[in-house]
Amino acid sequence: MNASPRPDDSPNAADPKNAADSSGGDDSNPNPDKAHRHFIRQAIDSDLASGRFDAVRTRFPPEPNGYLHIGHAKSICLNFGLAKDLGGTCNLRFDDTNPSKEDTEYVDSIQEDVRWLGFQWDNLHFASDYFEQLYQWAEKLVTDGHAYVCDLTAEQTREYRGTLTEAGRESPGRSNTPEENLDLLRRMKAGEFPDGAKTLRAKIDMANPNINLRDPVMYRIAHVPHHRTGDQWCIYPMYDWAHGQSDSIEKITFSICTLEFEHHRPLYDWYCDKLEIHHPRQIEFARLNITYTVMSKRKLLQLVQEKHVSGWDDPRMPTIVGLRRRGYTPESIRAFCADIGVAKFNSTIDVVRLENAVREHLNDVAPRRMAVLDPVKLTITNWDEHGSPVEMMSAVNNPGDESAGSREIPFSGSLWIERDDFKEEAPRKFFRLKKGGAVRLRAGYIVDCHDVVKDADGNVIEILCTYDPQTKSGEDTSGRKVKGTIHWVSCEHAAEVTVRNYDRLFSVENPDSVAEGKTFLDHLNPDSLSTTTAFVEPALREAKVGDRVQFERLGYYVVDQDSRDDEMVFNRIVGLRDTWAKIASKDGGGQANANSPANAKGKGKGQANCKGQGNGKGNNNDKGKKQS
RNA sequence: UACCCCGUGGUGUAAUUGGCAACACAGCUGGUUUUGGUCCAGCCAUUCUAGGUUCGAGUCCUAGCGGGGUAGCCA
Repeated sequence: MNASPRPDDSPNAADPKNAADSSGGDDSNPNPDKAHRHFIRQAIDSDLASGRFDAVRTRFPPEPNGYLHIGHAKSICLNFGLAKDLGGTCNLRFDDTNPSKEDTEYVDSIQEDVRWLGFQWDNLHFASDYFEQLYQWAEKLVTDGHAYVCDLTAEQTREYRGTLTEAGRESPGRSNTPEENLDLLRRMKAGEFPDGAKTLRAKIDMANPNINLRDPVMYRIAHVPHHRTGDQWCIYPMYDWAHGQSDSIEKITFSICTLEFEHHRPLYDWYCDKLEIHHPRQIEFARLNITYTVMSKRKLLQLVQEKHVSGWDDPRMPTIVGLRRRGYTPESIRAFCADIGVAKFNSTIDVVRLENAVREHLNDVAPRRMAVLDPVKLTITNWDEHGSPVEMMSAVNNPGDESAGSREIPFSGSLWIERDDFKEEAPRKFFRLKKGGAVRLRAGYIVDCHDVVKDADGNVIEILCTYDPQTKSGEDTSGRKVKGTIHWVSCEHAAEVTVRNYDRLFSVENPDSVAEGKTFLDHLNPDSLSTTTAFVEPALREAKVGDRVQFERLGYYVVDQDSRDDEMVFNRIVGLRDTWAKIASKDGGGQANANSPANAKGKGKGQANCKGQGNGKGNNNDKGKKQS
């Protein structure tokens, strides 16, 4: 039951008030007693207080059959976080009991993802390391009359199991003697039988209303090489037979998993009881669902295999590698996981909370830069008066953080500005540039627009302005006030880069909710990626892969790994909050900028209304996919 | 229609375990601002329903309603 004696020198270790709460790394919580303790934390505190356990040992147990996603991040933060907060340990264990689906590719990526998220496991284990011990225990169960070898085919097994409303029937093998079963089991192990010919089953209760207890299969025969044990084994343990026992071997105290395993708990307990081994407590929580995405490994795999995305690390994927490439920071993902809480209620988190988490972090740390995604030329017709063709302007890197310093940006008489930022005839509340109006060029001068040049089709191709020499940013002696400030880049000095503006992968809140004959793929958002060429300020030439910046007034961007010296690629991580888009779409039916090709801030589709469809609470059609 | 779990603002999570329903996000108002960003202030709930216990119920009891899960030799 317990692994080590209770530390007498810390009598209050189990007292909630004394347990250090270092979640998020702040020990400065002004009122630790008030800190929220989710139900798992409460259960742990209670078990520690009662002496049921004397330490916190958790584990994160992924199956290496796919890439980790944001749902796993919730579990990782929970398991590693609990261990950290309570001075315990957390192992990384690969649940590699089904060699036909698993691969070392996933073993490697999972470790990388856990580390990237900022966690370090105490021990690295594989369920396959325990195969011999598991087998010895199986022989013990057989000898004790608690398990038997069954000859039923897979189909027969299903028939014999009964249904949700009817009891099952007993397998003929149930009446074998322990001696017969032992002999059969050894021959199974020795490879005497073909795949599927026999199984080892626990002898429990074919009439139990909990189907998991109707003589569950412990071993199946599969002559399949294992990525770690090679061809050493031809029988492989089932999840229920491997998982709890692996927990027990590692002296795990709290085996935290997702809700689908709730009705496996009686079986988990049964094995530990019959074996009389260290008995961890299994506690289940609700897995994470997020709007506008899917979370099942099967569906993510399908998206990859059918090339709806560029790979597991496509920036639109909810995978950890995808989020990383998208530009999300580990800090923001951890903050998100802390923010959403832990409970048993099957909920769906609004994706804006994830977006908000990364915005919040990047607002603090991302240096500001100027970039024009949908350019139109602005010419300063009186620039001659300035005397020199180029003037270096100083711009702060982060208005909220003085220590971030400033940089120099070349200003000239020929600039690119955002097409959205100009209108010949502007609506009442439009306070950017209009004909006859004035606007401040960020970190530059105030300009007055006096004319425009159009092409044959009537499109504005050049905006003609005069600048006001008295209004230089930081040295303004004019006393003029203008409502708008817009960003710009000097034509001559601009760097040309590729920008990938990512939007949500799906166009509906719950892609899993589909009409007859449709699949989640029918909900793919056709506009989830728009690529454009943009002009950016020269300072950006020095940005390295992985660097994150804020394109002022647009959003946060990261330098993608596809970048080369002669062609940089920026991924949009998330747009800035866009109050103007709201105003514009409210009065005037979105005339302001809803149809800009660059659609720099992702306004418009899908974003505005997260209510209405879907019935709100917990609708998740995905059947039991493990994520803990 | 078997068994298990869950129902607190638009969305999530709390409520000192029976004592003034709180926090965050979203939304709406307004303010500051050389980013329509950030920041600041304000507004936004008959705790699924009906009974019951109690001085007092989101919390306990009963019934109902609603949602989710479970019939792999997957995890």
